[in-house]
Amino acid sequence: MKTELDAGDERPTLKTIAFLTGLGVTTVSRALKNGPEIGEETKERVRQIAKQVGYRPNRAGVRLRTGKTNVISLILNTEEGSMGLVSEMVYGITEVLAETPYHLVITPYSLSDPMEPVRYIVETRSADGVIISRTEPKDPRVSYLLDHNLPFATHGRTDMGVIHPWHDYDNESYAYNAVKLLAERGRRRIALSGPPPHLLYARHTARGFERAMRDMKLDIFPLNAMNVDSPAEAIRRDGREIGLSADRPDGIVASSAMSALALVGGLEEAGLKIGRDIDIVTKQSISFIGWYKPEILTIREDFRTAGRDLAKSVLAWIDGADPATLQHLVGPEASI
Amino acid sequence: MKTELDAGDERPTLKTIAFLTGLGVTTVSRALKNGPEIGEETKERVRQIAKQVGYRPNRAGVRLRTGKTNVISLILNTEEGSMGLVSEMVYGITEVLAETPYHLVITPYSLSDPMEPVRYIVETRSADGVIISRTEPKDPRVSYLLDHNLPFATHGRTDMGVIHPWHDYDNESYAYNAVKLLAERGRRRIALSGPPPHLLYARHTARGFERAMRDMKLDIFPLNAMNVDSPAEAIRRDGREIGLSADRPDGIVASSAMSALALVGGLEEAGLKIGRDIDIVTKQSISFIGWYKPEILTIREDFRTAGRDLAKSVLAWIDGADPATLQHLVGPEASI
DNA sequence: AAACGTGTCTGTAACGTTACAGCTTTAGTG
DNA sequence: CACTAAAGCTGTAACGTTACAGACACGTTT
Repeated sequence: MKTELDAGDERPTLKTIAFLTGLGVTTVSRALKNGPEIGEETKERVRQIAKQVGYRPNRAGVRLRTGKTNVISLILNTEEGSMGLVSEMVYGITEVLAETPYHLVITPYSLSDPMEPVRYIVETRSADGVIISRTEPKDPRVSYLLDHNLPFATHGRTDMGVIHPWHDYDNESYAYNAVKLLAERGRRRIALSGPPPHLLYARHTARGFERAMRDMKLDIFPLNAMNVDSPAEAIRRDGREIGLSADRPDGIVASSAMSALALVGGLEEAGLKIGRDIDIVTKQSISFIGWYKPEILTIREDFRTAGRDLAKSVLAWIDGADPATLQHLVGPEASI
Repeated sequence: MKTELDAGDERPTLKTIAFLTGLGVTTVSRALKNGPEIGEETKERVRQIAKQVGYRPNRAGVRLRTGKTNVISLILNTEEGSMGLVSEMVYGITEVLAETPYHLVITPYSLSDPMEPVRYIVETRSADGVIISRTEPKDPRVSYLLDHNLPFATHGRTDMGVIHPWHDYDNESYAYNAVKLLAERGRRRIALSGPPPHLLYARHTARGFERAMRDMKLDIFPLNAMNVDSPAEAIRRDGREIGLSADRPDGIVASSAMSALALVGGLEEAGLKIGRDIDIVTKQSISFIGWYKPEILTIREDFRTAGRDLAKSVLAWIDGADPATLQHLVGPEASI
């Protein structure tokens, strides 16, 4: 035998509050939504009781009725690399969502079908917004989501002439500052070990690198084909070769902590001493290089801020903000 | 004007299929669940049509009606450390969930209130199962979840005389093998830089370490108070001191890649050469040490397998399996 | 005095699903 | 031939929420 008052184990619903206040269920609903057609005094009373019984709206009920899922989906590539990217970004996102009714759902995909998760989310309407990482210059997921009116934000920019929220690390500025750091240490023959060339930020990095080299009148030391996505063994081998060759750079700008470590591994194997014979600059998200090998110069890239930023942008878009205002380029200076 | 046939943009529901087959909604529901009271031929027909129209059950509908959320929640500490733990574990979990209707929701917490997320999940019944990391020997979350009959699995064991699914890396075996590795290289004075002593696996590690030292008749070199959770700078400083002192170990077993790197940093600063003057063994989850500094000896700890395992265990418990059968101790040998 | 607002509140229906209690139809039994 | 059992199917109600179309009381206007 179960009465309305028998709070017991049952979770309170609108009905519970309606019974407790003597009001109708509709009134309670409107009151908690602060609707204009409810008297101020009544609203206060309802809020009090709701608080007392620990009322929490039933997500399934809301979702079924309104279609609002209160879910943000983070789409992750399971082959993803950058050390700490996933954890830091996830933490950044949850930090923002914590103060909202939103939950974070992780939707993975393999490189074999990058469209699968977005299609799933759109077809089953299982999220109100989406965060995409590893953005491609022409990213089919972006057009698809735009076509289907699902708010999203990308980590990294696109190059397809469409407007959408994004957050990007200012790699041009990073490369520029990295070169400056090396120049300040008297380095003059500098090489760039950049990102995979098909990604847009490779272009940004190269631009910053080249501009700095011109500004400071240094010599670009060309590195063939090596990039940050190469297998670590290959990078290490490259480092070794560079170290052994007579004609070599005295400074290297790397685009990821992993590749920098592999490079350093190779260079040291060849007998070079970092900081004396050659200097290396790299980005890092979680600071571990500093207390391990302080000779490696680092500039910070903050993935947690990226996560926070992306989450805020998606939420803002969902709430009707203009996507054009939700684009953030964050430089190293902002997150040191 | 909207007819049932007007598939258009509308998502198909049971009603759609009912209309298309001429059956009742209930029948369709039962048919798709392969209920015994429906004729084989009808079931087949329903399945066909369902497939054709791309029917996917509405999660909110199911959840509202049955209470089943089809959600597994991963509870993460936002101050979490171990490099790659989060991403690898998340990938492992999603890999298993991908073949099920379950979604993965990330629920974060800060150390200031570890109970908050479990309480939230239980009170709002927002997940069918929970995965806990950073398990404490006496973990209040474990008792709470047991009390409230919510299936879960822990990463790491507990020591509270209760039965529940867990997955643990066999740190005893790790430490034993690590010592063996050092002994094979002729090292005789070996130190342990273990986990924070209040965690259970510190005990396991110590046990394996000590057993190996006895078995191989080696000298334990005591290290004061240093552990893996110390700030990296402190570990580095310790490494440096060890390196400078005349009376020092010739081998160290470390319990995390981070601490090993910091140690090596300090040792090298003191002028020691790894592999010649001293050997270090560490666990690593994502193999980056190997191609960076192969002189550091590594034994693999596979967080992706841990994730897979934990996910499978929670699902099994949800499906009524006996929790006592869902406890897995995974040794290094299993995941090399 | 009738009509009209206006400020509060209410009931009904619907979102998609499934448990449950029926309802036919057909075959089998005595 | 009546009676029962089984097989196969159906309708109703409910999960918790909110949009919508009222309803009622009161004061104000015409």
